[in-house]
Amino acid sequence: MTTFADLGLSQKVLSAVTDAGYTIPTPIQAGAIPPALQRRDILGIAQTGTGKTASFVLPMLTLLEKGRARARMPRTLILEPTRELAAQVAENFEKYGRNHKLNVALLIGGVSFDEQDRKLERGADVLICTPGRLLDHCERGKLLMTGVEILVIDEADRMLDMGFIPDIERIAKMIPFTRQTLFFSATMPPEIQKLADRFLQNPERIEVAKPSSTALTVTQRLVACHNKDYEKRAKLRELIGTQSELKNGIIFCNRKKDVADLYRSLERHGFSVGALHGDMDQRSRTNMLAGFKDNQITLLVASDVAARGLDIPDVSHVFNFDVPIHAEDYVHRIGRTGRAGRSGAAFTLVTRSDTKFLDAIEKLIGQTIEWHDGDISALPAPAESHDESRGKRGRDKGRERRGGHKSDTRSEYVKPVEASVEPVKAAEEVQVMEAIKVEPVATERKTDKRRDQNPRNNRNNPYPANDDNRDRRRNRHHDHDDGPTPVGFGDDIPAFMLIVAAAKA
DNA sequence: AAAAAAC
Repeated sequence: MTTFADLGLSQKVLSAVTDAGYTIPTPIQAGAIPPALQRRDILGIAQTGTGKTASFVLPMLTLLEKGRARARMPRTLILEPTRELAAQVAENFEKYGRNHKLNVALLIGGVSFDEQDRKLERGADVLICTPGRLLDHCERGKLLMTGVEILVIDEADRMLDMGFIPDIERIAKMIPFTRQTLFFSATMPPEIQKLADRFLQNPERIEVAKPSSTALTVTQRLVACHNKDYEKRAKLRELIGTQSELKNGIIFCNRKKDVADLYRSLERHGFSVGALHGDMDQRSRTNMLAGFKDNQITLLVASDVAARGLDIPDVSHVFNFDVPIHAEDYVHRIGRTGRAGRSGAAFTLVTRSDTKFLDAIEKLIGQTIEWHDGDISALPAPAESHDESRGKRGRDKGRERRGGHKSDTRSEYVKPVEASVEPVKAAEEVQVMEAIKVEPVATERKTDKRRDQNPRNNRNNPYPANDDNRDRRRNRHHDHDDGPTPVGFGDDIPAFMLIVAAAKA
């Protein structure tokens, strides 16, 4: 059997790998590391969770042992689609590079340039970047790409989805043709193949798992639900309550606003919860993810920023609060659980209007997903005018045939209004929603005496930093509207508020 | 019907 010792890695790297507790490489590592060490180009087709990151980090560390970095001339460059993934790769360099004295610089947006500039000035052996911030540094003339020996393009298919390919091409043009290129993608659509053909020279191709396969260790279930947000939230809470095996879970929403709303709702209902989406300030993003990884937070409400690649080893549950619009996202989302051979559970709330997306998902994964407790036809017909379907018992005939077993979660819909506690909860939820509507960040800033009393406001603001853009615009038009300097945040003043405050000074 | 990424 192949071990890490057989792959040609240096002693320093091997000992770090051993210390981390690994002896047997994953297939992508066994396939990619030897040719990478021989300076071959690599085309790696692998999902995240296959050990892909180590398959380029380990050979890079070995190769970097020869030579030294010069100021502003990085020796290697890794491109990642999201800030979290970039940070995760940086952690891998720390972990496996503990016997090396390498300068690793993480160049991502949302944080200050100062420290990044300092690291570049010192000379970086490894540059780990999101494309926007890298180009920003280049334009500021802080960076010479002519010394880059190894270029890693990670998650290429996702870069394509996100429209990063032109940026990637600009960056690649600045790097000498003699470089070694390691190119990874979970899938190989024609555009990606074309890109790979242009970027790679005679690559070693390693394909490890069929794209769009879902781990067998993940139990997948569908949960029929009405389309109203408060009903979905009630259903989700109920579902969470029945999961005795739940250690922690990620709850995916399609929209950033819904991430913020659901986060607040769950928090109000006493859940240990965090939020993660791309319009939150970077500090909150980092804190929330760290809290979830440390088990300080049980539930993480997230947008698809967390769907791919995030390596959180022990997630027991994934909940799709919304059915993802793109079927591949389903595969990526539920791939956050059932990792490393562990078992996992994935529940997807499905409303009537989601059925076409659901069909696409089942087609993609090549299997039908079981309903958790009665399929979508078990729900009453949608109300024509107002949501009074609960009262319209005449419509409920179709459900009777499936009714009747224990602790039936559908009972809340079957029972007449007066026999169920659910409508009371629902009414309360409406108030929660109203509360959300009348409490946008901008309003809170002006009446921020209340902030002090609300511990939620002291850290980890899950509200879109977009709102600050709106604030800034608004402030431009109403110059008289110069509210007080933000108070009550302690050391955790969101970055955007500092910008507003600075603009005034 | 969305999200992600630079200021």
